[in-house]
Amino acid sequence: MLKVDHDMKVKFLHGFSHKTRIQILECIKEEEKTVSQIVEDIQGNQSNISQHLACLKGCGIIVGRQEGKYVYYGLRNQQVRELLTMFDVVLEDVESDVATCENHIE
Amino acid sequence: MLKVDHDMKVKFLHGFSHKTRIQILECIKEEEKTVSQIVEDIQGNQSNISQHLACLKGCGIIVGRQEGKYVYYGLRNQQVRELLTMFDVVLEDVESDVATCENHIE
DNA sequence: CACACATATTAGGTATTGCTAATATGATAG
DNA sequence: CTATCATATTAGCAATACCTAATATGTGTG
Repeated sequence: MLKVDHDMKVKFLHGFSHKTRIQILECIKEEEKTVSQIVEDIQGNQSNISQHLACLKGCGIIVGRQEGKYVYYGLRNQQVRELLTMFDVVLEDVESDVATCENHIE
Repeated sequence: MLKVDHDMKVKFLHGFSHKTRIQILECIKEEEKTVSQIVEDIQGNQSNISQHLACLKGCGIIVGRQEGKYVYYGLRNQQVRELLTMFDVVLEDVESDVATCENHIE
């Protein structure tokens, strides 16, 4: 069994738990993009996207790299890319069932 | 590219985004358990755990099965188990960096 | 059927998260 | 060094998620 800090795990996974963040990840899955490209691609507002990017970065999911006046964001590494792919694979299977159920925790 | 419903994906991933839910998943990763076993294992309160179980079930991550007066919860399938394992693998790598960063979205 | 035990649900308050709008920082070009 | 463009940060409000305590449902047993 691997030793992974529990709080860190929670923090990491928290990164995947919001619609906008998933959109961002899908959007930069194949190639890094600048903030403004992302904003345009997913039709978001700059401040909001910037906050979510900070969140994703803080969670260790993406990395940013400044180039001139642009900042390029991309997935942290190949493993994260594989994880995103795996989400889709697992979901293929789960899909039919989840559709029918409405409850979040409340 | 796989076709996965976006909202469903968000919903599914939401399941992994809370400390207690991660604990539950770790707790039932290898073998299914009853609610009361889970409550005891992670030192939670019955109502709260029950709500998180409903959430995980609604997200398609776990399944429940009634047996007599007990309900056994276990991971939905082997793929979900692999996903959990993969979290740990990816985290091994990310770990050093995330530790230093504090920001959630706020 | 009444009781005990396991689990689920509800209600309501509290805390967290996320949004928008405004402003600040930081980089390049002229 | 000023103006402009890209991005980040902040503040305050709105929405959502979460927790606890109470109650309900459901299942087996005497």
